[in-house]
Amino acid sequence: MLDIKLLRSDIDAVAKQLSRRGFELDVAAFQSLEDQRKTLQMTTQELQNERNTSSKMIGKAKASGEDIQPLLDEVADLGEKLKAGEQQLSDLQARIDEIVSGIPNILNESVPDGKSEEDNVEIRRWGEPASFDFEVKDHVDLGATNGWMDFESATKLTGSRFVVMRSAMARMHRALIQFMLDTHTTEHGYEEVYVPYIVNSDSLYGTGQLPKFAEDLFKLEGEFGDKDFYLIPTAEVPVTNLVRDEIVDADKLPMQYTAHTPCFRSEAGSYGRDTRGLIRQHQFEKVELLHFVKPEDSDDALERLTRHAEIILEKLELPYRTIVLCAGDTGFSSNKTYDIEVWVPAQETFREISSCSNMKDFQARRMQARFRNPETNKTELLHTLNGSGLAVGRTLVAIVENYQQADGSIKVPEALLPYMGGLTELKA
RNA sequence: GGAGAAGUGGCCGAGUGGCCGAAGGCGCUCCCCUGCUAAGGGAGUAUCUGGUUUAUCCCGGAUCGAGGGUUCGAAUCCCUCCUUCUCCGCCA
Repeated sequence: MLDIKLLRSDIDAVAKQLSRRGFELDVAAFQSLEDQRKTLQMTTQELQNERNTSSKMIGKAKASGEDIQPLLDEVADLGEKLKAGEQQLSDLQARIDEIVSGIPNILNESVPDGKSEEDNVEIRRWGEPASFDFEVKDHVDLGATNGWMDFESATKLTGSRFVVMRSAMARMHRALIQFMLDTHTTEHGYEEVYVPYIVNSDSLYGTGQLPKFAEDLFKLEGEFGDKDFYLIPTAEVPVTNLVRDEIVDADKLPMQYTAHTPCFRSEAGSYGRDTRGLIRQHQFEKVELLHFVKPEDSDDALERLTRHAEIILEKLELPYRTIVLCAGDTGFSSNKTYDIEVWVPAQETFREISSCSNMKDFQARRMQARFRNPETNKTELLHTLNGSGLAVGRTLVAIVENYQQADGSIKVPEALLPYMGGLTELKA
């Protein structure tokens, strides 16, 4: 959520900024609602003030034994007027909130112009795609060996876009998770957290999945008190919400968290896309990286976080490139996003394996996630960042395809050897 | 799942209809005293938000787990929900 004060004071500049995204802000509508709000709020608060002072006088009069009836008569119709005013005001506030919460984040100056993913800009590349002296197979064909990746069984158990993994493949999948978590905790200074995979709607609102992106989520049926429950689409939701409604000590900053969770996405609207294999699943594992930092540190933090994700690929010796998303392709809550794309030999292309974003104070404002600035002794909003470090299923795809051998067996990357119990290759 | 108790500021804890955004204590910040340490004295110390300035100051509003209700007036009374604790049951 943007700062409503910014919208009040400098809406034209905001509108101009947002037009880079292709987002059209209805300035006139906002301003007319704001004008109404201002007058209505002032008159309502005046009425509240009147009621409060009258009530105090009644209290005093009663204490000193005076007749309070004249005072009561005075405020007789105040209650109704006040109630009506408060109702109108809260309706108006709700309409303004709806508009404001539908406005995407301001973009970083360094974000390139552009409309779609075509306009994203590659900023660096690492590694050389291996050349094969045999015809490469994709991970689905390779995964069919020994039933390593069993999509048919998953379809029977559940439906499309799920997978069953067996034996050495299941182990390598698990090894990847351990390897990523260990690297981030021991080499990059992250604290590991374990979090719920089911969250309430407040948490999803805090990170911005709700109200706009409900169709991407799996919602649980049943009665759970007065809140709706959802499966998490990413660890970003539970981990970022750790600081919701908190005022953290400045000396605890920056905070760096990593968490492994399954992620559940309904993938509504992506029918027909990536239907083959492991690329786009309803359930997948991800190791997530999160930073909570002071405002002045967030630009640097994004660079560091992105590097932490890249290093995983370098250790696994998987070629990748890093791109910065253009204005039109940058996500709703993000100020700036880097995507890391790994080389996928069978498709002869780079595929997204991590997305690292600086949300600035956009999520923090919604969540009231703050810290106390020791210099001013005032509370300020944190800046939040997150990125995948990495998506485990897609990393597995990259390993299977990049490390394939002529006979269909798969070499184990050196970095994973300590986690594979002596296994050096997945034998066909 | 059953029975009971409780949810108040950074923490502990008082407050059962008005003078309560809230006693007292701890913690923290600043000042004074002090050879060092320890102790002592004084002042300050919740959040969100409107108006005005837009750095303060000032004048308002809201918030005592959440949401409703009663009342001129609710931390306090009523209802619903959530959470925590104790006991019993069940259980990985």
